Amino acid sequence: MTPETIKIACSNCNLRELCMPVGLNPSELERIDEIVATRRKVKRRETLFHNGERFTSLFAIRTGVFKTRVTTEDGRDQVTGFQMAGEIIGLDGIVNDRHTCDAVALEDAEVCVMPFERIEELSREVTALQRHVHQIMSREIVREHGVMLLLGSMRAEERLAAFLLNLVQRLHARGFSASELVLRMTREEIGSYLGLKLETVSRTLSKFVDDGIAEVQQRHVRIVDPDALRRLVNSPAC
Amino acid sequence: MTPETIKIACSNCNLRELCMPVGLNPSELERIDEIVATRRKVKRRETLFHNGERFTSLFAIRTGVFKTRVTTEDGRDQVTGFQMAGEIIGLDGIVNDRHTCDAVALEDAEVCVMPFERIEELSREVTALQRHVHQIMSREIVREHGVMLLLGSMRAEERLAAFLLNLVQRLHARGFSASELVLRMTREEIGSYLGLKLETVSRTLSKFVDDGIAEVQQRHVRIVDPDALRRLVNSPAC
DNA sequence: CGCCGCATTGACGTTCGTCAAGTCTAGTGG
DNA sequence: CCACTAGACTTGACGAACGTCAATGCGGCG
Repeated sequence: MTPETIKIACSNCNLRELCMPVGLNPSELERIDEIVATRRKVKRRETLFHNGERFTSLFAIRTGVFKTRVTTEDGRDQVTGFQMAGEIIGLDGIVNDRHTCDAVALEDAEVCVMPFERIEELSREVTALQRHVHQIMSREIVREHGVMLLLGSMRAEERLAAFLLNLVQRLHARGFSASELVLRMTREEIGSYLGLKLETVSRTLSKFVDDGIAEVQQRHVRIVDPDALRRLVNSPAC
Repeated sequence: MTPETIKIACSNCNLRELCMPVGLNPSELERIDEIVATRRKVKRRETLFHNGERFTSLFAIRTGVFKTRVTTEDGRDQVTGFQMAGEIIGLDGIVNDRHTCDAVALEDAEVCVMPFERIEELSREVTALQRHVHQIMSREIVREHGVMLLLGSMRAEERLAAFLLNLVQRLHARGFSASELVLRMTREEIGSYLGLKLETVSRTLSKFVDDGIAEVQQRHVRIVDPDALRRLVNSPAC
């Protein structure tokens, strides 16, 4: 509730190439540092922002994993994504000046707070930043197209295979193993994201184990046969 | 194949308030006119752009309805949206300089071609335009969140109810009837968008007719009891 | 040590997909 | 002008995939 705030610079942040544009000259780099107003720590299960809250800033994740979810009046909710280090959240708030989803930390996390007014100001002057902002938003749109494809036309096995491949690929890009991962989310949260019930997620994971595709111990997953997963994702639904 | 091109101005376009920012001063308005390079006509079933094509421009729809769709290697495809007058398409292309989906005209259509470089240039100078571009992209992200909720947690009836309400609301905002509409897409296209098979779409429409919620004659739909549709969308899935 | 949340597994039910037959409509050509 | 055709739509019977409900297991934390 009382966010710890520390003033720090992007220019020597090791996540810079993940969340900031590359190829800036020194004077531009200096200006970029102005973007991050503060940092903020978020504890497991706490929300970074929630539906209806006034939008002021985008957030760059430094550590930890978040989920975003939308909710209907009658209490159903849908996980719309899982975000990790270097990724930007809060884009949903721009259009109406209010957030339209919740962002919940799945483990203790820390984010950089980037006031959107400052981003807009600076991106009028630094074209690389302007381009970068556009790309981040476009990337999110393309990602969601992929999720729509998954939800609209894949069966449970394919959905879970795509999910695991995507997760492990993003972790690998951050220096983690290309075959092992620790799920930061529950079966229910995975199910919500994939449009499945938690029992179906559990059963499908068990099937992967039976088929020798993966090893699963609670939240620890080892992908034994990544090609089999890839084949699942790309094969006609038969 | 040979796009007709005509040079025309936004400043006196009757769709301006739909696709351009409001509250510009005269000199800004004049500059905005520079954005639209040309117009382009697209015949029914022809594509405005397609997956893999180099991205250069966004398109503002003047007349006609489009669908956008993504495709997998094995030939499955998913309709990701239906777009109509005043809406902007092509945002998916920004991130990788290539389009990642196809845009197909469902009826003869005309669009304004807006070279993205020009948009970026101008939005560095006209802050209302910068803000507008951000809002358009954010709005698309929020829309897709809604589709994910629909695909991930609604049953067939709810999906179709939400779809019809959304369509009629957008048409109403454009001066058409609030209760009658002509579907420009086939049952199969609706099904693809909603993650259903065409038979299910057809059956569910028939059920709406039986229940006195709507009248359906091929592509002509009259919503008799919009509240019943709203109740369907917002009711717990029981 | 015991509790609680999370996960697994089984039995059964529902919804939607599949397959197939048949209808309607608009467009085409004689 | 009308017969013909192709594509879109409807409807039924059946089956598969996934959801629901319930019992049980497991592990981490106080």
